[in-house]
Amino acid sequence: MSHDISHASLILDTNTKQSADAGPRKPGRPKGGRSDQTREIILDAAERLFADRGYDGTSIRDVASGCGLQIHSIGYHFGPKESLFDAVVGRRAEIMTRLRREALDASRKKAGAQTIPVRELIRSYVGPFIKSASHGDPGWRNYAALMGRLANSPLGTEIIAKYYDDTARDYITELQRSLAGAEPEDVVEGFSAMVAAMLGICAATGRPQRLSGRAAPRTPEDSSETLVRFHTAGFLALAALP
Amino acid sequence: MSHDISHASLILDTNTKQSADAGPRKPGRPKGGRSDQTREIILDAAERLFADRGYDGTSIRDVASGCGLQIHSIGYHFGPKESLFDAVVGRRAEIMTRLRREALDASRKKAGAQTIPVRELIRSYVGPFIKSASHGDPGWRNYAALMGRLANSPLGTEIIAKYYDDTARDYITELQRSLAGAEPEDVVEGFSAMVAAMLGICAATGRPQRLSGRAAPRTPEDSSETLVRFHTAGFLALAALP
DNA sequence: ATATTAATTGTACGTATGTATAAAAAATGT
DNA sequence: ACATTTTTTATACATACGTACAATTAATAT
Repeated sequence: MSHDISHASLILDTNTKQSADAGPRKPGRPKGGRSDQTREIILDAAERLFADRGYDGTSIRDVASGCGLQIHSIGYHFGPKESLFDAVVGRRAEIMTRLRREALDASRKKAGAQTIPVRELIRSYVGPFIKSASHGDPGWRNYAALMGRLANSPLGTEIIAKYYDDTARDYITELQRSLAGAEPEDVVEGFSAMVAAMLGICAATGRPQRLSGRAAPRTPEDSSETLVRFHTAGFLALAALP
Repeated sequence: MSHDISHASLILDTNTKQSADAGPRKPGRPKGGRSDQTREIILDAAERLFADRGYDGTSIRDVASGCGLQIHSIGYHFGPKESLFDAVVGRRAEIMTRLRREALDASRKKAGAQTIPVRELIRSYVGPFIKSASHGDPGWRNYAALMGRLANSPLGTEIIAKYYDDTARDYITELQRSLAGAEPEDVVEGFSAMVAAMLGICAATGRPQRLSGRAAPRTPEDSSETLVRFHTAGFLALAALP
């Protein structure tokens, strides 16, 4: 129940969050405009718990005790549970979307009148996600696991549509352009397969490790190039005549 | 809450399950050794609900009212909630595993001293699942959706390991044999990607339809050949020298 | 100084949950 | 015919849930 809140105590001082060395927090308005930081800490705890236990498996009480706050503080900052969930997903979704759009724009500029190489499209979609999920920050790791968990659930599909479908459609359009010989619907199929694989890797369930009998797990980063190679070939096969 | 129980009333008569035309059921031992059929009906309802709402989102009361039984009947037949869940997953897992092992054995026999074609291995692993998920029976459809939902969750990983890892390892071994040039770990990666895509298709979230702007959803069966082509090329690319 | 606002604690409420116990009734065995 | 077993209904319990309300304290504004 009470996981590490060390990063919280590193950022905030006595009267804002429960730190290891200070006593229990007292009520009252904390120094400075700390509301934003408190919100971030709540989101971090919720993100971790939603990833570990799922939406229905996580209670608001879990979130509160997970970041050393009282129950009502969560509702005070985020309203009902679904809004908190939306905020968790949306926070990093906007960052991820920005990274992808920047990469896509750069590729478009570089390609000019030509089509963008398929491998480059795959890399620029999958790369930012896998890099974020494997580069230190436990927040991003939890987020990636959460997205994997959400992928095939109704609630997840709904919120993924809200935050990710627009950019996905842009990538699909570009893939269809680069794969002129392929059926457009097959390209969508391939894109879905690619996303599913990406999420499966970042969910870090340990299954690949178990299936291969390896001692240590492969990091998502190690898997990245294999994934790109695998899916590039898959897409190109869709364009080739059957 | 109260979904269709039509298939239940078709199979059983008055005093066994609540049918549309009969009054509320009375306590007492029903005619014939109906326990097995009651168990099946409970599993069907639980399967549908677990698929729709997830493990934590489904209560035992939901399952009971979903098949017209009292709460305690569920516990009577299956014990605690986790055991019910295990029974739901295990029931069709054993069927699926048998289908795959038969297909693999046939391929081995046919190949003799040769290696089995990659395409054939993919078809024989993915085919039975996709066929079951798209061939009429709503039970199998719910099951497939449930497996997709489970894929990246801790509880799901655990139970999938229990019922599916052994056969998965056999397929991976065979794939590694057929892809002599590939890194064994890359083959595991490709296998994981393939399974993720298979589950994503059968979860039927509607996302591919939304991303392509199609009016009607593609059935899993339609997607099957595309999936096989896509992943066959992916695997072969892992064997080719970089 | 004083009033106002922001952010928190503490408590409470109605409902839902998993599980257990008791009772009842129909089928089966002798 | 009667006792036993099986399967169900009915009820109960302790706990956990999401949300709401009231009280409290600190920072800010006037």
